Amino acid sequence: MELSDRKKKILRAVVEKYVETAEPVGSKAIVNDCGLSVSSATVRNEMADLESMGLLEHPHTSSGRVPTAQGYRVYVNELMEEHRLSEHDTDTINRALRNNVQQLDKVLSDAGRLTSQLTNYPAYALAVSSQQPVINRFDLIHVDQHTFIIVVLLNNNTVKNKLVHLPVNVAPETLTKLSAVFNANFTGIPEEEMTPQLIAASERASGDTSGFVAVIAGFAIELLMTAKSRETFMTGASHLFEHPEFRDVDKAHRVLSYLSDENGLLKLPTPDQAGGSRITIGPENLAEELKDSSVVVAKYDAGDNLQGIIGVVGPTRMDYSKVAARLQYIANGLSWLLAGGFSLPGIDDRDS
Amino acid sequence: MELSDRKKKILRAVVEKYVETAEPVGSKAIVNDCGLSVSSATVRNEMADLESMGLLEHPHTSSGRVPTAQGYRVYVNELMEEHRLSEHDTDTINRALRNNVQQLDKVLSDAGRLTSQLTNYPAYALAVSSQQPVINRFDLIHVDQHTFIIVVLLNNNTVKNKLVHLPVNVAPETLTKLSAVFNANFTGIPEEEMTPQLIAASERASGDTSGFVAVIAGFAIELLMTAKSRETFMTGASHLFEHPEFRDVDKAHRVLSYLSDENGLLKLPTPDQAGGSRITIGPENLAEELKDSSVVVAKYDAGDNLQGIIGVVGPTRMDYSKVAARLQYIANGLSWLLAGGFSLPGIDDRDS
DNA sequence: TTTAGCACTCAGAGGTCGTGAGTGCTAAAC
DNA sequence: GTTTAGCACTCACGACCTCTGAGTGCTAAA
Repeated sequence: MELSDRKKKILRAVVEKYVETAEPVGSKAIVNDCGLSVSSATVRNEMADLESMGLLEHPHTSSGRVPTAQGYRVYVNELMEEHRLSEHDTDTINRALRNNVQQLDKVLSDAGRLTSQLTNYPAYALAVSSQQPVINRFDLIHVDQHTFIIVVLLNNNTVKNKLVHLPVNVAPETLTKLSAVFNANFTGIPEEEMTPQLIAASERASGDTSGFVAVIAGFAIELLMTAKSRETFMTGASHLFEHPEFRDVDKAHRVLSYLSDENGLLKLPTPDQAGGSRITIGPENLAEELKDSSVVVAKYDAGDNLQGIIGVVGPTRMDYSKVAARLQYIANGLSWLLAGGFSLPGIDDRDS
Repeated sequence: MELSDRKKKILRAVVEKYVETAEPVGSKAIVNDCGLSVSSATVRNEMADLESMGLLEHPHTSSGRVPTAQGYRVYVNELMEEHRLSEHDTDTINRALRNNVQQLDKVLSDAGRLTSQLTNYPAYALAVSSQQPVINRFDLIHVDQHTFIIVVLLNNNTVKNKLVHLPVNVAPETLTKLSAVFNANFTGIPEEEMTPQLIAASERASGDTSGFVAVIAGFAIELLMTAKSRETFMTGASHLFEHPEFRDVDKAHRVLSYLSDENGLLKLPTPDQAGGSRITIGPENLAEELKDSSVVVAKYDAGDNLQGIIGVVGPTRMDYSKVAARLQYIANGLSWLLAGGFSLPGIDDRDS
């Protein structure tokens, strides 16, 4: 099914006009706007054709046309022009990213916030490890008689810590011994293998009778369990209401509840390769709750088996070109920040 | 202005019925419900009195009564019975808290999620340090040739870390020297005093020419800056829609935007003493956006100058008693978890 | 193949009307 | 003085109608 040039032009005009105004587009508006030198009647005929092809539809007999999901799909695949980011946009993004000297989860939630601000849609961000999380290394830092810090380096290059107070005395030598035992017994193994037996054996090995081993092992297990379930962030929910399709409270509620639920977020679309973005329109979404919303996602690469996704959710009437471009730029920036990671000056010095 | 017993009974009945049904309450309903042995006409007279006192109001002439903000206030101050938590509730809370072996920010966001689930309102959680944040201690952990971990202990007993890759070689001795310099020069001082001069001096002192000092100092500064601006979490936004007063999209939008903004959250009410809860009804709220919503907050104490607040936001028509009780229980649990902090088994063994 | 012309359709705004829950008031009863 | 029965009154809400105008589909001529 090949579209004539004129049909393409008209479909494109309908999509773009509708994205802009949120009102069904009539034949006259098309003629005025996109400088076709034909009459509205001709456009009407063409639109009727496009409708029978399933690319446009009528809310009711006497109103203008609106793109169908399939219409948007054709637009996205064939008609859409690549959006060039304005200097202002790239500046904002670069500045926001550069200021980020934080821990991974903070970086992620900040990236979500940034995305949401820049697109005016709710944004989500998540990190996905492609391999089973294990601990690479333990360090125990002595603080005072009753206090020490557990520092754990995971194989996905994130670091977790916990400050521990205990009612019993904590000697530096004890910590040295404990950390040796943990580095010997608890590194490189998944959470399931941290059995009570292993813990008991480690208690014997370190001569611990005060529950140190139990505390540290407990932290390790908890950590690996939550690392498995991935971290997700959702921000900018209230942006949903800026779009007329979400004036319907029930619809807004459905989508928001879905987005508020971590399990929902994890099921959202994922693009295949880093740097690319993926657009999922209306019923293409697997989730029932998103059947009349669209999702745009981009993937970033944080090196060392750690990848992540940032995405936005909005009405099908969305400026796909602009959103995808911004998302990609942010994702690339994140890849650069996290993977290269040489967090010295000048993220904006690279050529973009 | 002292209320007669009967008036109290009627006001209380109106509030409780209205909280339950969300519909204006008529005189007949009161008679049926709260077992007063008087006629509806008498109740009507009493209600007219209560209205002239400003405790009840009429949406329109021919509808039942609804409590005013002042009416709720009287109810909360004088008439409300203390809500006893069910065993199921306390169990849920204990279980959720006990499983928490995480870092502070994670604990907080989890507490918010829990609160929101248990109350069916959007919840917020924030940590407030009553003193200026400074760093108590630096540790640098050598990982490999190009990698080390910065671990920083703040005076509010939170620990922050960052994994650093650098293109230059990192010797363990260098890190030892650096950590000595940082512990000497950068501990106990606020962010403003970490001047370029100090950084330059530290570079000379440690003989650093590869930018290590700059990286670590950058992390320290960034850390203190964000510690100053406090951490805030908001969860459960979508619960708003479960309440009929937020069927109005614009109203929901206003409140949600307000809650999505960190600066807004920081301005929400705070209770004075830990363990207590505070209820702010409708126009008592300073924020224009919350003039017809209510806020219930509870404070918890994490020892060592660190305090925090959890709260929920909902319509003025709220089961204050239940919400306040749950919030307090969660806050107490958090205090226990964070302050005592001996995270050994059995948070639920204490008597509650 | 395109276009002018025209009848047709239908959402949405605005108006009218009936219904019923709940009131305020009055006058009688306690 | 307080309570109650009775009754007229009010007004939101839903059902129903009408008018309007934008935009269509179709037909017949260019």
